[in-house]
Amino acid sequence: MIPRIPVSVDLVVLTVRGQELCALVWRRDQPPYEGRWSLGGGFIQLDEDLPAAAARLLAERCGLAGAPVHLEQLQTYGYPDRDPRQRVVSVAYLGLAPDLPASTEAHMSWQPVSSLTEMAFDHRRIMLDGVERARAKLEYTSLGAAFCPPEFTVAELRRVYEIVWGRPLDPRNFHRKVTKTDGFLMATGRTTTRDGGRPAMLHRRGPAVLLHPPMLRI
Amino acid sequence: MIPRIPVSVDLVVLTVRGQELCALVWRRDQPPYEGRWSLGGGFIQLDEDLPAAAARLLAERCGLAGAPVHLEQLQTYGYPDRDPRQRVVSVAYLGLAPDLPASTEAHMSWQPVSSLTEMAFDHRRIMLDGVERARAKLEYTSLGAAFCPPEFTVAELRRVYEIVWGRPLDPRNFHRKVTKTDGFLMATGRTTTRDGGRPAMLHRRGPAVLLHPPMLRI
DNA sequence: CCAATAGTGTCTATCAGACAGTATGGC
DNA sequence: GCCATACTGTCTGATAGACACTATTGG
Repeated sequence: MIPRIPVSVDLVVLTVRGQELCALVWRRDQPPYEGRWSLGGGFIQLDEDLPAAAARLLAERCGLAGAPVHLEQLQTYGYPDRDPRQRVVSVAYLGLAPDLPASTEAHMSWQPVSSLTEMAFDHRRIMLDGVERARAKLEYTSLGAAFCPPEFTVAELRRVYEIVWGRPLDPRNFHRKVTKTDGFLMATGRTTTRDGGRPAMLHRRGPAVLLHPPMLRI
Repeated sequence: MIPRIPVSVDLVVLTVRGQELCALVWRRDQPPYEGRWSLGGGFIQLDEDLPAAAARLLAERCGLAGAPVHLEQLQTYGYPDRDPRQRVVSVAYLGLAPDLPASTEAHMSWQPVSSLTEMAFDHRRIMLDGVERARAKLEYTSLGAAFCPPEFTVAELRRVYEIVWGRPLDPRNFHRKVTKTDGFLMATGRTTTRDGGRPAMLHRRGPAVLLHPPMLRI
């Protein structure tokens, strides 16, 4: 007899807000783990693909319908007692989002990753796996721009890297790397003074996905 | 109502045999896809962790009990009609094995990856994802040694890289890279002449897992 | 001695890291 | 003019790629 198991999708949605890497989390109002933060998620439907379920839950549960969120599968978690009520296999998805307007949902909020030391279920482990994936992907892809608004400056992109990696980067070397990597950035021709000082050139994400050679954290 | 779905584990077990990268596959003897090659796998039990299921199926279905196979989770595949009989969510695991003695199972064999153009279900896609993961991991980890016997020479390790990446590598530069990367190789002090010519030093896998900086394919 | 393979050394181009100076806006 | 930030250029050390020679076995 083939065991049938509820399959859920859990979402690790990250963004850079202020000077912190933040995750989108829910405050649980029921046992188990009442009062703790949890990841957004839900069960997949019988006729639903996994990426479709992730996109649906991002819209329904996280209120991010239509938002420009990069979504990719993270990992699947399935040890038997991870949910005390019943066995659940969870396919975690990682979402990288620009700094979106705060949600209206009362139980939902962006919390700094560093403050999420106690979470429901194994969600802290899942979240940390997502953070590590994001940190690694910034090394060899142009995915850092997923944390930026549609048009952004090189300095804004650099601050994303600095916050995700937790260490300062040399502005000159960073500028050289991202502007000389073909297809990373597309100049719009416009400038902005929103950060003060000399106007900075605005860029969009270029077509490049992979960085050769990579930009290493250390 | 929460849908319950059968969850399976599919195994992409790779090895380097002769001059080819090979995968461990089964010839299906029943519809659907009768006569086609498929990956080994099976359904997870209700009280079983995912890595435990992968290890059990590697032993039961692939006859590799106790074999020194590196196992890691690959990805989860779940679109609704991937199995025409019923919906199944499959957690794929990637296994990297040294060149083991051929199995006694009639329906099971090592087949060159390049020859597996038609497979059952979406197994070709899963296998190709595993191959790409293996190729990428050789760049920034010391995992190439998982394809080698417990004691191996630098030239044997280089041939693994050449076959997995499908391109020749400069023996001198490769030798410099792997011997100067701290913790990649541990000299045993013994030598072998199994490849002919001057005796080659035998090494074991060292404690290093990550390569900094990585060894790039191009 | 010869064949076959192992191991080592050098040169060079490229790139990352460290670092200082100029440019351009708002006030 | 002053301040804040953007942008550019140089030097240097590390590393990968290209390449030729010596070393050690079996036959």
